[in-house]
Amino acid sequence: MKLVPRYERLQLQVHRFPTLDPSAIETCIAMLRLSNELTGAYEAHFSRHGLSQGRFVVLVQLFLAEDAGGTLSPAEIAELASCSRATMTGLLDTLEKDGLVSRVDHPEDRRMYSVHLTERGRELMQGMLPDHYRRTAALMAHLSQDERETLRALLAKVSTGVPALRDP
Amino acid sequence: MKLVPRYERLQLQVHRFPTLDPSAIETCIAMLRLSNELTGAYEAHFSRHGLSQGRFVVLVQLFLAEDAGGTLSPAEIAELASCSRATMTGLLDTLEKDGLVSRVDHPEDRRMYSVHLTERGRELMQGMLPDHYRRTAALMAHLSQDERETLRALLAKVSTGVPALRDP
DNA sequence: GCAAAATTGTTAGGGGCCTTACTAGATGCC
DNA sequence: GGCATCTAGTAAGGCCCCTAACAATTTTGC
Repeated sequence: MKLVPRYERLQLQVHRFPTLDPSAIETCIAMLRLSNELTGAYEAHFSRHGLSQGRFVVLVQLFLAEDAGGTLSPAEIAELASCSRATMTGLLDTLEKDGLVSRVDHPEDRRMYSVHLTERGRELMQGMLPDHYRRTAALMAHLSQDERETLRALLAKVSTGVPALRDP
Repeated sequence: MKLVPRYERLQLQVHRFPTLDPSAIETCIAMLRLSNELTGAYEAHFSRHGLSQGRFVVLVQLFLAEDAGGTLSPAEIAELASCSRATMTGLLDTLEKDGLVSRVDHPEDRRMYSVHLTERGRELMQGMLPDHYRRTAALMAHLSQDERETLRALLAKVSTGVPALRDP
């Protein structure tokens, strides 16, 4: 979603459309724009390791689950990654083909299996996570702890307006 | 990009990865999550009018240009919409097929043409924009003018960190 | 003038993610 | 036990956007 209109010209329409709230649009566009920049930057970073956003989230969730001594089913990963089970099948297919994860049959329920990091997948995560975390820290380096909290609070406030944007 | 990891489990890794900055990640995830909500809500809204984000941006830019008494080439729309010229070709193909825009040959330069709203396209915009603007106003209704300004300032501050996220 | 360079829009092919519809297996209700 | 129902994962197809290579045309530089 890179398609965000420029703001300048909107001023032309203020008199024609009484429902137009310039500061609302300006703020909304600022969020969408930043989110595009962010997504693009993360994508560039991930692609240097042969990953996409989706592939990374799968691997990092497996890495975290492993740390916690557990294992995950496709449906659980899909839930953790906020995507559909069908999308997860596709992600796991290519991750397995690339030798980063393996599918292990469930001993009792033959519909299910669990997903495991391979040694290669584990090494990829261990190798890239320090850099990944460092980059995210750098992204926020210009904001104090107070500013980060304020930002989160304001984002949460915007979030309460989303139903009004979506609903009727 | 709906794939954003849950935050809780990250706490497990703080001791293993010295570069991990929990409040940076938490704030970043909050932004990406909200942006997903926002994008999804806008998509739902647009699809009720037979549009997507991209299709809408094209039409609204043409509508604005018309208001300003001008006309746009595909390359100019692509620039305004922040997408590639190739993507614009595809968007214009389907918009033309749906009778919402028309292509008009450039009188002097035979490589180029300009894009115009059809009557039907213009009516679609006039019909949906009041609702569209009203929804965006509703999204931000819970934030005061001061809060909106603060939010934009903080987003701008985050934006200065993006190169550090992307670069080397 | 005229070949080289630059520019416009298009085509071809691919990646990522989605939704819908399906298959195989487990579970529950009589 | 047997049939309806639910669930897990998959397959197929679509949308949106990208890059790279291309044809047609204009501009530039000798």
